[in-house]
Amino acid sequence: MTDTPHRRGADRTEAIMRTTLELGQKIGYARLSMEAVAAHAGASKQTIYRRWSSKGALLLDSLLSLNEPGLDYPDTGDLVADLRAQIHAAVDLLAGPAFGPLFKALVGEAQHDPQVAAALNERLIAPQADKTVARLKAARDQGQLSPGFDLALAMAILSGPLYFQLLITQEQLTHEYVDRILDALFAGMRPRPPMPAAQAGPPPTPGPHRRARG
Amino acid sequence: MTDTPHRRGADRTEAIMRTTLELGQKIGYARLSMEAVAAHAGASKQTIYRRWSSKGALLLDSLLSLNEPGLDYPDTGDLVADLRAQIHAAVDLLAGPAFGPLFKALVGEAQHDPQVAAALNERLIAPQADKTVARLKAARDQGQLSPGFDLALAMAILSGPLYFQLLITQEQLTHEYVDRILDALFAGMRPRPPMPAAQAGPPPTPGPHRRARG
Amino acid sequence: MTDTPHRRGADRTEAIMRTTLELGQKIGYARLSMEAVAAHAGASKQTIYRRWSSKGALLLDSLLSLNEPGLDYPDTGDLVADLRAQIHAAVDLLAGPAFGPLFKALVGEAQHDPQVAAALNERLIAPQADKTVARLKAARDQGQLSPGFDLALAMAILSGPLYFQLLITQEQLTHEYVDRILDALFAGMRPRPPMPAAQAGPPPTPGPHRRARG
Amino acid sequence: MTDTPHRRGADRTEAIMRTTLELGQKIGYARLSMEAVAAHAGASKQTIYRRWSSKGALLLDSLLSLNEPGLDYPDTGDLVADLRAQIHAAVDLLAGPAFGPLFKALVGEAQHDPQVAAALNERLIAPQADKTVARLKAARDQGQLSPGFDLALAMAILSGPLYFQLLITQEQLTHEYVDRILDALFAGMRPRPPMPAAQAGPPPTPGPHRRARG
DNA sequence: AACTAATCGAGACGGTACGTCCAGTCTTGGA
DNA sequence: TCCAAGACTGGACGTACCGTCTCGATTAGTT
Repeated sequence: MTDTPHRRGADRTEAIMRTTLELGQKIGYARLSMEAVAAHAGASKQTIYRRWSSKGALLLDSLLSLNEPGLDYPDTGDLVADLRAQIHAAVDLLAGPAFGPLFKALVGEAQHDPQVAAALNERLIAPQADKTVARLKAARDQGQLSPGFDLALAMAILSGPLYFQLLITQEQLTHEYVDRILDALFAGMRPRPPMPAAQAGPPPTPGPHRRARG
Repeated sequence: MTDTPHRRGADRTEAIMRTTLELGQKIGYARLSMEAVAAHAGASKQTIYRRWSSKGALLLDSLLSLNEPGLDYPDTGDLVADLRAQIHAAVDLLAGPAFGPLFKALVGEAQHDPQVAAALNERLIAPQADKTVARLKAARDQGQLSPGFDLALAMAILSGPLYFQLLITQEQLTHEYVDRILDALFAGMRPRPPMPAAQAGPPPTPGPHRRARG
Repeated sequence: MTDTPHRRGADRTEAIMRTTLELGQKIGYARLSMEAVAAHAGASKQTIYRRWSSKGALLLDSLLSLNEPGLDYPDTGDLVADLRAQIHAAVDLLAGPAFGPLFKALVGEAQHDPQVAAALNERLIAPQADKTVARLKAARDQGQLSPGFDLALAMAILSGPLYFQLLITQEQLTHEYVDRILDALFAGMRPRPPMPAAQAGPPPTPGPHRRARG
Repeated sequence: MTDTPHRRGADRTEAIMRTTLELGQKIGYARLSMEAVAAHAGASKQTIYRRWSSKGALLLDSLLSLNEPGLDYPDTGDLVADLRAQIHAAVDLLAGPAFGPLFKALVGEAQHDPQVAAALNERLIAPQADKTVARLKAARDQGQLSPGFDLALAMAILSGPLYFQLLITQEQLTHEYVDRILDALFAGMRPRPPMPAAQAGPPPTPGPHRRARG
């Protein structure tokens, strides 16, 4: 029988997360209450609290349920192209209509809930960062980057401006913006064995969307 | 008469903001309620709502009242040293015990309150960013940076990693971390007319605290 | 000059009472606040509190300002006809759209404000009752009522059922109801020198609207 | 298990009504707030509002909980004696220290809350009035009253003066006053086949407490 | 087939805070 | 000197959720 009024276990878990996403998208994740999720999911509050200790925990699980596979890095041999492809994909997700508001709400929760902050890092941020670091490491191993290159620092430098744009200035995150950052950074990051010296800022190397502003 | 029990206007404004800071520091800004601020400030809720439309607005004004003068940039002629000095100061503030938790709470609010987000940008982020941009512009005007150098982008690249550390990974923000970022970036940003060619990543030029990690 | 923005004394008093009546009629006397009266009258709250110590006091004065002359008794020699005429007039006022709601609100206030209760009695109830008593006394003096007739008691018996209808059952007060009460009462109250014996209840004497119900 | 900290339903209902009575008696029903009842009853406001939509509704239920059985009429065969007994009992209740202030407050509420007015009539006034009417009807059926006697009207005439005294003049309601009214009225109401003719007003027949005043 | 244990929805409960309204007092500045 | 305008504290309003807690009904997995 599949039409029993309330089924058990995983059934309920999934229904609650789906309701969280739908309702959050409709009314905003800030206005979303455990009460409302319970009512709309046809679940009791007890059932929700059995599984998630806070709204943040529920949001995080709901968000992760959207993106089980994660974003994978290509390795075409061209580091900059690979990073660009991956960051474009990440930006499409983070700044997209489904994921974006939820992610921002989650970061908001993380600012006053250490448990959410920790879980957010462990389950969403770190896995993605690890992939970037792995790709950079491959490049370093192949001599495309100097041996002393600080991979984690590079990752932070690549990611930071995006989060700044997303969380602080709250302007739209575009591929063009990503490209400008990559162009600016790789003038400095790239080793320059043959070339005389890469120009700083927007380097002469033509990026697809590069345009100076300052 | 100056000793009336409640003098008007500015008096109450200041008392409420002071209470917000004290109480927020004691119990945490997330647990801080308008109700509690009113009670501890000896003010009525009406008086608070007359001035601030939301907790976020109150937090922002309270935070700004801590830092009326703002941080000013030196201009010693040495761009990197000047940026380092200013960013150290900014980090001391942002990651310090008084300002830090409040600022994080405010960014949290900004994630679900567009008014707070806008005010945060206009009144806290932009003024500071403008100073960085001005210092960079002076350097560019003096030929220390290439003419096409994108000042706003550079500002985002300099700031981004710090906010990433503060808001996402929530690790401690140290001077040493700032130095590593500056070292890594300025290998690429700096124009290199005289120098042979700065190596990317952690450049060979010894920065004060540089240490590889990846 | 008559168009100064705020004139003094009696001017203000009258404006405030007029506003009380208008606003009370529009939104109901229960929902009427001192605040609203002040705002609509273009007066400050201070000015209102200077003249009236409570909403009840203001209501009472406003009500009395409607009815300065009061209701006067005719004395045509026919007691029952005179009482009927006067009570009809009183009922028209008390149950009318202008006076009625205000009077009911005032009685409501009187139930928890002894000052209002006292003022209501002294300034509204007693003066009217006195006229009824005076008319009854004239009748007694002329031998139309027995010498031991208790005038005040008769007044209470005549009035009581009307207030019961107005305040408790809240049904419509009609002339017909007044007549039925008078008919029933005067079968007992009237002395019967010549007649053999007046029938009790609805007496046989034809009243204009008499009709049995029980 | 019967000792759970808060058992359900009726428990809370009763505790809240008891608190309403106690607190109302102590501080006055006008000054009684839902807030205070909740606090003193150890209940949340929600719990109160779940059961009663307004202070008036709560007052009415609390009052009725004082008087579950109601007042019953004797039928000794002597109509006047029975009415007197019953009205004495009613007056003892209405003008007594427990019931009186509460009843007056309730009538006050009824003046601006039609729901309270309706409930007051249905649940308190009408049941009692019905008993009076029933007793009068028995008397009429036995020929003690004329066949055309209007029972409902008589009830209003009997009750009205008491409510007038209680609500308007706010003087003390005594058995003596009740007796004077009954004496005055029954001179007219009573059929007088055998008797010579009852005098109106205070009839010559000596009632137990009769005394002229006018 | 009946029993047991787990799980569910429903929703009552004490609480805390919300944002609003009004009471009654006080201050300021203009007429 | 009187006024309007309106700021101020304080208290209550009625509502929304929180997280905890019964309560029966339903279901699975034993016996």
